[in-house]
Amino acid sequence: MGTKQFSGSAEDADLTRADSLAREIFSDVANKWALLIIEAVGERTLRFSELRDEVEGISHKMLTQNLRMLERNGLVERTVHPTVPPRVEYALTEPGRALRVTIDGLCSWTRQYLGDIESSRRRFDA
Amino acid sequence: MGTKQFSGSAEDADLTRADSLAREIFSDVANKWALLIIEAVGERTLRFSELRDEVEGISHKMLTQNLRMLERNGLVERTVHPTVPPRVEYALTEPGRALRVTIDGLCSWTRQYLGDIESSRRRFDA
DNA sequence: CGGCATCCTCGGAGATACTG
DNA sequence: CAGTATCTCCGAGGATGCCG
Repeated sequence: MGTKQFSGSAEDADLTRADSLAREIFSDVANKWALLIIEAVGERTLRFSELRDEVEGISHKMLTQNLRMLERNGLVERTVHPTVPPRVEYALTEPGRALRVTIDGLCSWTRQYLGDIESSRRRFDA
Repeated sequence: MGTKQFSGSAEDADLTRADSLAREIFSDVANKWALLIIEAVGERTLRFSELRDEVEGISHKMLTQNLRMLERNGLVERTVHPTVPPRVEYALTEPGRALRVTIDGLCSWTRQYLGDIESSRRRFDA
C-alpha cells in the first residue's frame, strides 16, 4: 500500500519497517476467512468443531490455518483442556474484540447496500 | 458464513437468496486489493496509472480486474474521456465512500495494535 | 476431537504482447 | 494510456489419512 494508510506522523526513523509490518498485518487480516472467523467467535468461547459449523463453507484445513495465524497475531486465545477427548476453545483477545467492531461495520455496510449493489450488478451485466 | 452476520429480522421469505448474495458481496469486498484500492481512491478522482502507483505492489492485471469488480458492484465510478491518449478516471460512489469509512477503521486498528501484534508474534514464534 | 502431514488439482496471478 | 488476450506457473486450498 502506498504508505499513506498506516504511517502517522512518524519520526521517519524506521518508518519503512513499521509500514511493511502494517502491510503484512493488513494482508493477514483483510481476508475473507479471517474476518468471518473473528465475527463468528464474537463474545463467546467456541470449540474448534463449533467454529467449523459456524463459519459456513470453511474447510478443516483453512480453519486451523487461520486460527493459527490469528493466534500468532494475538487476536484469538487458544485454550486446551487436557481431557479426553481433547477440548480446545477459542476466544477473542482485546485486540481481536477491537477488530471485531470494525468487522461489524463491514457487515452492516453489506446489509445496508445489498439492494443498491444488486441493482448495480444487474445494470452492469447488461 | 453462518447467516447470523447478515440476516436481520427477515420474513424468511427468500432469506437464503439475500444471504447468499451478502456472502458473495462480502467475498468480493473482503479482499486485500479491493480494500486497498478503495482506500487509495479516497475522496479524489484518480487515473488508472495514478492508482497503480498509489496501490503499492499491485499488478496491471489485478488492478483492472478489481476495478471492474468494484464498478460492477457500484462502488467506484468509471469515467472515460474520449481524448487521445485516452484518459480514464475512477472515483468512489456513495456506497464506496461509506465502505471507505469502515476501511479507515481497519487501518486505524492496524496502526493502534501494531506493537501488540508484533510482540505477540515474537512470543508465538518461540 | 483437534492437529498435522501428504498428495493433488485448479485457478489466481504474473509476464508478455497486441489493439484502440 | 487503458484494456484485453494468451500463456504459464506456482501455491492456495480441498481431500484424505494418521497421530496424541
